[in-house]
Amino acid sequence: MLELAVLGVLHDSPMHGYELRKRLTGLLGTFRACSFGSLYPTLRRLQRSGFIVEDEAAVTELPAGRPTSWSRRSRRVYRLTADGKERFAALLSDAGPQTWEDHGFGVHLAFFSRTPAEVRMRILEGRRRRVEERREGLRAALARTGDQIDRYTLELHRMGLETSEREVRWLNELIAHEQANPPPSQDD
Amino acid sequence: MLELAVLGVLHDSPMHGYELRKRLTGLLGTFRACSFGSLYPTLRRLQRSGFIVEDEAAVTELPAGRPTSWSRRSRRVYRLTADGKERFAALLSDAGPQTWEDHGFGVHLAFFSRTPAEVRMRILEGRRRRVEERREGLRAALARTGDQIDRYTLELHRMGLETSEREVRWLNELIAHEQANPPPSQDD
DNA sequence: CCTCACTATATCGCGCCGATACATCTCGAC
DNA sequence: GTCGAGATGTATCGGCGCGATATAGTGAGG
Repeated sequence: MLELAVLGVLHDSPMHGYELRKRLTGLLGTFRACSFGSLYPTLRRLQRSGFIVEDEAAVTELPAGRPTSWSRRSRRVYRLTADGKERFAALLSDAGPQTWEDHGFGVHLAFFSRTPAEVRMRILEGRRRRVEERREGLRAALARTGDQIDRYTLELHRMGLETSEREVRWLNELIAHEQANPPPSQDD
Repeated sequence: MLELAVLGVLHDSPMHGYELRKRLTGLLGTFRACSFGSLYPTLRRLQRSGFIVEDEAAVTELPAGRPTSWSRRSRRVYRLTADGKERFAALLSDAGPQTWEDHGFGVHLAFFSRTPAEVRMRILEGRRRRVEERREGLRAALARTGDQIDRYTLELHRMGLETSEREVRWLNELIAHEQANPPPSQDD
């Protein structure tokens, strides 16, 4: 998942780790910062696989307003390779179980405008199925226990149920919009 | 987090891993099964720490309707020790950053009726702060980008914002209810 | 009889996180 | 002017939880 996100952000412009992390943090509205402890290892992995390369040139190209010191490299700027772009496209269309989860779905949605229309449908429908399962599970739990359950669990289940219901409606709207719009082939 | 959940479920009655997992799955409405790959290592860890012990007696006490074979042990039944109960209480009141996250909050809420009232408040308020941060982040993102942002990200942000707002309201009700009810000391 | 699904335990590799460390640069306070 | 706080920037380590996988006994139905 992080791999997809990194490739996606790096697809737009070369960048160094620290900056990448800031972009990643805002992505999807996670607001929760992706940790360096996962980012740096991921970058190394991507580099070993040849999906990104360290861009020597970009290091010295500073904001151009800082001519003093600072050219002393301490930043590693990464750039996507051709293989990397291919990999990004492959990951975009690789919709597995992870994709239906909260996090995975959010990441995929962030790059949805670059995702083929038919894959978009697979993802939206998969997510809907996932949320519906959760909704049904909560309905069953609420029906089963009646009122002998403790107050807090009950509250939590009800909140979860409402949230699931709202998300299903939201997904239905997105899916309807997808169906109503440009044919399955080329798009934007 | 899993440690807390396991101790909590085991607190009620001794149980073997497989059964434990089923209970854990329903807990909080996660609906998502906790994997064996984390459950069994957790059990071993708890055992090494002396928080649970393997209950020899319970193995032969089968559903009592299966007298044929079956007494051949293949189930490991675990039981909480005194240390384990202590540990459970300690973890219940140990409200850190993890507690404000979706998953951690859900687990804590599942055992809320066994949580001291003042800790309950700390947890609810911490969660509220967390969700408010997310809400503000999304509001800022929506205000900042106006309409130049891509449709899907916009949709996701709006959905996230609504969800955050609803959860904050829900938390406010819970907190108000806490304040209105039995004094900070002993409770149920 | 054989297969399928369920019960039951266990391990391995890996992704991601939190904590931590360690430099350098910037800017405001004193 | 200088000194410390906070931002910038890279990196590693231990540990948790997950998915995949292996193994094997049991019960029901074809």
